[in-house]
Amino acid sequence: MSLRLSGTRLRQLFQGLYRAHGPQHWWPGDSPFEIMVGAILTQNTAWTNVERAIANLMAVDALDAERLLALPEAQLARCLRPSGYFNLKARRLRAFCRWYLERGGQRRLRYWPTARLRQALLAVPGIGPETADDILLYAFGRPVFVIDAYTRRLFARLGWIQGQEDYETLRAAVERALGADARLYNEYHALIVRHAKRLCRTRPQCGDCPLRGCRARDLNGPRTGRA
DNA sequence: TACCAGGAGAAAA
DNA sequence: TTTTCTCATGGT
Repeated sequence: MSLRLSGTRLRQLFQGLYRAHGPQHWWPGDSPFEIMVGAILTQNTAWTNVERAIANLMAVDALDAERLLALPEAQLARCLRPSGYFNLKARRLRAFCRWYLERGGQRRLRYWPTARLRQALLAVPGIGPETADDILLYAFGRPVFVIDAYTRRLFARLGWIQGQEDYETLRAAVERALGADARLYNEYHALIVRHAKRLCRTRPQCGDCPLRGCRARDLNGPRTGRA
């Protein structure tokens, strides 16, 4: 089945989500570095657990690349415990901080072209395509559309994709259909997550789902493909 | 008790 | 190349 991701369909969906949920003001975080940390910590983890881990980092004044890297790995892991996979995420965060500092942090990286920055992020151990795109979009303001599990399920339920397509195929198709628009991508991804987490959990029957044919209650069902 | 959450990477088939 | 397994806490 070919992809049915036209600009018209995608924009209609966005408008429906925006009418239902309003502006989301994403990403939750006070600085680009906090956004990057959150993007790594939220891998396969509920955001409420990530918030606890970030609060622990704040409590030891480690929400900064140099100070975070200065923490012993065992102490860092203890801070990250609420977010799950804490040993793994401690290693990933440290690897990311080393990469970030070696390249001059936000001060220098902000001038890197998007393609180069994306390729470099993907070379950091523990940063896959979704995490890299979260960072590019929300910490660097680059026009990169994030394909997460919710997005994949929603598009599959709408019959626009099968759900098994690889990440790059979907990202390229959405970006081609919508055109490069970081503000739109920012709000779009946030609205999809909001829709899946709030509407579908609090109203499992989804009787008033604003999206025609969405069957959004299924958004929290089994995964339809690799995220 | 069992399942799931804003993934990624290594190991096995 | 594709599929399966591992990492782990907290909420429902």
